[in-house]
Amino acid sequence: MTDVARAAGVSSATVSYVLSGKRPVADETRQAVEEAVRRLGFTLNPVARSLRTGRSTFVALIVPDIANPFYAHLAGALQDQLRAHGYHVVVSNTAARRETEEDLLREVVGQRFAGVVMTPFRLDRDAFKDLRRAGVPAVVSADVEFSDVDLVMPDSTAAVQRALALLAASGRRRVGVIAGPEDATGGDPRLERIKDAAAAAGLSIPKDLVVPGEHTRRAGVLGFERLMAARLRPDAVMCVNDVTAVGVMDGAEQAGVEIPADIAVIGHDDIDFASLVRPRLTTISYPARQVGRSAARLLLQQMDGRASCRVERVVADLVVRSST
Amino acid sequence: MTDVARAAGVSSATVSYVLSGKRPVADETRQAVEEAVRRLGFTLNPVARSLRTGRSTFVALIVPDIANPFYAHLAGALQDQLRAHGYHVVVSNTAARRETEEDLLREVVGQRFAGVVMTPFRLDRDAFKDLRRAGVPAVVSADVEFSDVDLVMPDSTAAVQRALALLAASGRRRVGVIAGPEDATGGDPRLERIKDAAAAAGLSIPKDLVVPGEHTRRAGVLGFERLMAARLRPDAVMCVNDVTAVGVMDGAEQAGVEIPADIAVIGHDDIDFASLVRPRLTTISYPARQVGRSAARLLLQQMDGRASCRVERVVADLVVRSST
DNA sequence: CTGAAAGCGCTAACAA
DNA sequence: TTGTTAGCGCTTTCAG
Repeated sequence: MTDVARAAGVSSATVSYVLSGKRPVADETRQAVEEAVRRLGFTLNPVARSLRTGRSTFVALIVPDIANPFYAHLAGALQDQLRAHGYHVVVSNTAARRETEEDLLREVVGQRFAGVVMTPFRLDRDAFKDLRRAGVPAVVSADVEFSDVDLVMPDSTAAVQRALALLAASGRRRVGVIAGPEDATGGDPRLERIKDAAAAAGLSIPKDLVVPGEHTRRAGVLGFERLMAARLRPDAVMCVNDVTAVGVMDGAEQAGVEIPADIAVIGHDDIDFASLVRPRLTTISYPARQVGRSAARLLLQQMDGRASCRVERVVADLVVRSST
Repeated sequence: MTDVARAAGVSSATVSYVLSGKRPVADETRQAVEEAVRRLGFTLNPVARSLRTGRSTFVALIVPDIANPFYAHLAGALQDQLRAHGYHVVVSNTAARRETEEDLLREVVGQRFAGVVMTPFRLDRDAFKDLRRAGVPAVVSADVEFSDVDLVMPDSTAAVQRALALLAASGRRRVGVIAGPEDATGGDPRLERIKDAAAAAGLSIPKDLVVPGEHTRRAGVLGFERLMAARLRPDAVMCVNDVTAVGVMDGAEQAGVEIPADIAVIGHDDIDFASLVRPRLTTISYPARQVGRSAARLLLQQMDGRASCRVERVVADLVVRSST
């Protein structure tokens, strides 16, 4: 920048002001500076700027696994939104491991990120305290509330009720659930909603038909095997997400169990997969890109100084296909 | 850091050396510093360090669409590898638009990224010249060579030959291709390999059965419609990747065309989808995570100073399932 | 084994 | 309308 200043015959402050437009500059001077900038191919050094202003342009996105289509779409939408505001998205995977979650969150502070969007699984509810004390904007996308952060969560009560009502109406009686991990933060709200809706629909969910899992395809396969080993087998399965539902389908195929004849399967998220598998998966749609946009909005507001602790709900809805 | 120095009764230089281990420090001094660091909860400011050293810890990953499972897996693997070396991965989508590709590449230089991994589509072959002149390590993942960068590309000649031989052996005669865009940089090597292999297998690929597309699911649907409108319909389709192959399957279903009875379909990449759709997709596997690891290796070598222009090939292989 | 001090490139008072 | 200057927090000579 000193070079540009010299070349244009002005001070470096003036160059800075021309570039930022933060104070009026005489046309003539501006021209000279712009000319010099062009001639020298100068670009601002964002590192120096960050050091000076204390503001970074990097936002962390911390998710269990970016290869899960739900998070990949969320990441895409977040990136689209934030890029338009000059921010960059840094992606990290936790594999849903608590230690990794903690490490990465510490890193957000250590690296002076401008903000963070996270889907925590096993983090303490007040794990964001330090972060917020350090003044780092944060948004959580989860089914569970965490202290001191903005939240994006599904509004899925009605959809789950419709799902269970559908199962009841089609003559199903015993519903199994491939749930989330037992040690997840804040329990398992999706499971609770399912239980409530089942009760309302007059369906039973026996304890031994609720099997915990890691939100993975493999968890779906294993879960299905456990369901088949139950004293009384279920005639329907609700899955914590579509990836596990696909695992359940894998398991059913291996076991020669017919969907939906022998057993109905319902997923959650409506990722691309859902309409591709056969039978097509009935699922509770939870639009990942919209979640990403909401998270971006909340985060941008915080970064702009509105220090709120708000909750934004994204409506989930039942999509009926042929697995029920 | 000054605070820590004061608290420990040493100079800030000593604090720096304790933290970096770049020169021996008396045990007593070290203890005092570490104690002070702990008490004050001090962490190094990476921005200041970057400014001083001129080295950033951010690596850009520039891909058409992170929501495409291939790139999502690539991103996951890249992130895993680079994180172990203290780097962060910044993801950006180009939507395969040339202008966006150029913008993002300029930004890599402007933002002083430590390196870049990119899948370009419409970029000039020498678009990396500026970048390399600026000394930014770069790795391209593509089927095409670009000047002045390391490359990760598929070694798929044998696999494509096997694919076409398989089609010939199962009595197919007229092969259609859903190819890449016509204005892609360096033409369409996948198409060329298919043509060569078809000739070797004694199969014809009429000009009107080669339809260009954008590597998207939609391109698969549209491409299939065009193939069905041809004078003489194909009895097999090779697709530029699995996402388009899924689009072809969508199209076939809508048109009431049976796979594989009426037409065989072969994809490329072997993403998760491939084994999930029905019929299961025969495809040329190209392991995204391995591509990510290779890219990481090449990039790390460059960032360590080995200024090579190397090509690393990842072996692709035919996976035969039920769509052929 | 340790300290003093320069300086990375920028921004934002403050002064003119 | 413009310039001078301090300093963001760190690393790294150079000197002791």
